[in-house]
Amino acid sequence: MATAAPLQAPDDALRGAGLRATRQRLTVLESLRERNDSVTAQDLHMELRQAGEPVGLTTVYRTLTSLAEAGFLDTFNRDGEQAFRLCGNTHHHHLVCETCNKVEEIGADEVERWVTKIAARHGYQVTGHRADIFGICAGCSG
Amino acid sequence: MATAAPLQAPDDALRGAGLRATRQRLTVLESLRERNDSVTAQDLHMELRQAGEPVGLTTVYRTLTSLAEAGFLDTFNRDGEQAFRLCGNTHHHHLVCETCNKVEEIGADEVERWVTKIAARHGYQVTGHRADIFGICAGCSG
DNA sequence: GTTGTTGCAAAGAATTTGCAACATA
DNA sequence: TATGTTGCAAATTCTTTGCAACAAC
Repeated sequence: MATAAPLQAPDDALRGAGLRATRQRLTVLESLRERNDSVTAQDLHMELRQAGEPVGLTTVYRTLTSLAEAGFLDTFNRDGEQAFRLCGNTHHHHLVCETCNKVEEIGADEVERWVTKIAARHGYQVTGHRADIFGICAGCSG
Repeated sequence: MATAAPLQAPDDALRGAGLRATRQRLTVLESLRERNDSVTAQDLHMELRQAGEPVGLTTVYRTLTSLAEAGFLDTFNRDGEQAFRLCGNTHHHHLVCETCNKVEEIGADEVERWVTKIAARHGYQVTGHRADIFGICAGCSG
């Protein structure tokens, strides 16, 4: 995984990913910063168009993919679609609301310990892990 | 989630899912039973064709989807494709080899406890969770 | 100015659907 | 026999690629 340092300047992530700071990429990045839910390329493209800041679908895909590869975005899978979300720190897990798609990051030392233990027991060399909780957040459950 | 009881007879899963026991479905099910890795609809379709037990791609999709909805299959996401794997018990987690795609099921009481605790702390009503470990198995790391 | 980026149009790939022929219970 | 199932062909949807115009450094 890449060195995804906390983001301060608006284009830190772009620098980190070795990408030029274009209007389109900054737009995508700003939109990601303003939300606390995950979003698909298709939805983001539509939103930006409606917001009068159009960015080509191709470019949205390319930007999201690049940022995700550089470790600045987390990716989820919603049905057949890939959803992305900006993440500040390198390692965490998620608490996802299935109604509003809000995503909260949660620390999980307990999970880390569990992962290490299980992998060792089965003779696996760990390359990664994933631990997400799905539910209905307080706001959505009324 | 459906009542995915342990499977004994070859067509228990089909019964459980309310599906008729057709040659195609039995073929798909048998193939799933014989493997310990996860498989995509496309790959499974190709394999069956090459094995001289052809099943239409559409049918493979429909069968896998039905079985997964009934809780007899777990689904993963490999790149843009959905991969499936037969699972015998209702609740477990996975240890996945990224080289050979082998999947081992692992119990995880520790994870269950962690899930409950975190969700409660954030005011979430839990609908599900996922905890998978990815790595290289002993055989593949050689 | 050089090199990376954009976005349209087109291609590619996974998955779903309509429907007539067919198999199961 | 009644109803569920199959699978082809076609349609949908998500994603990627070719390429010429363009923008960042």
